[in-house]
Amino acid sequence: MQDYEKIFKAFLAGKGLKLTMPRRYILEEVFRLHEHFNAEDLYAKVKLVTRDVSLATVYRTLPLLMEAGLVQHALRSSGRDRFEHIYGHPKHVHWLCRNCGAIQETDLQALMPVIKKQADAIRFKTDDIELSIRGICWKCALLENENHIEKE
Amino acid sequence: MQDYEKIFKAFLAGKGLKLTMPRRYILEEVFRLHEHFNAEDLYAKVKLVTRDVSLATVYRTLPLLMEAGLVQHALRSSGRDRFEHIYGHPKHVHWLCRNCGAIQETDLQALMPVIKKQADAIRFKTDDIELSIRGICWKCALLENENHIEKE
DNA sequence: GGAATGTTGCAACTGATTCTCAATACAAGG
DNA sequence: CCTTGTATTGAGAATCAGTTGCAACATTCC
Repeated sequence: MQDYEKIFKAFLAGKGLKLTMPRRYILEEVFRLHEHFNAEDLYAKVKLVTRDVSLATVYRTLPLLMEAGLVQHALRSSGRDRFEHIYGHPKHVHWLCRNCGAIQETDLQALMPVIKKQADAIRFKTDDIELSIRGICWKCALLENENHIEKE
Repeated sequence: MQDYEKIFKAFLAGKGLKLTMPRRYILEEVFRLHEHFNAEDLYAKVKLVTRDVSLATVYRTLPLLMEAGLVQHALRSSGRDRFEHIYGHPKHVHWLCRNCGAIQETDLQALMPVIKKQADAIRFKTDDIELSIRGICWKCALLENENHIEKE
């Protein structure tokens, strides 16, 4: 059994809940996906493997996975909540280009000491960190510049 | 005229749009509010001052204010987009307690050097930074502990 | 004045997420 | 292998934040 299964199972057990087949299918798929996904993406993927999972169950399982620390919110996009698995991954910063929509990631570790310090200062018990930065990626910046020059 | 009015007016003019009365009421209220707010909050506040603004107009004006750099997204809460005005304010970190919902803020400045360095590394032109941290505030942590002790 | 263009309130709509509910599964204790 | 209590599920209905179409206005520029 994968580590993340053990963790999820233990987490559920702690709340008197069980690791059922639908939950297991969802969990597996979450860790097979290596990009951000929304509930519908995840549902579609799971559907390829089995019919024994409904969209409602996906929506019900996602919060459990987050509470278990296996999944975190990623940047919301086009009106949909997005997620990503985090177990075994260092947390990261998301850079969202508001022109082309591309998302890049960088490491959050470098920021952790300062964040830790602030958390201590206000005595906050951190679960989940989400650092999202919106702006323009270099490709789009380049294009914008070209167009600008053309116009003049 | 306030600085932010000038900015908004200039921004609108640049797009062939005008600073109309409804937009002006909304703008004023945004800068009178010193907490996070969602569209409905803002609408309710504006309603206290005038009847000449509809909720639809609030929803239509908010994206303009963001594009003008006067307002930014804050942490989404209970299914609603939240905002805050930012003109003249240093950006900050949001600490959201997932038990009591309280939001605290700390200064983002301390983190800027590292963020700036990463931005340079991927040649990203930053507009908007949103650092949201979910967890448990010290008050709730205290309560949780007490309950735990009682149970045992 | 009158055309052209931007703006607004209202109400209808959209679409993601949540909820309801009746049917199932499953464990524990006979 | 019944019985009972509790957790779980799929399907579809309900909800509700946010968006949009539209007819009526407002402004500006001939």
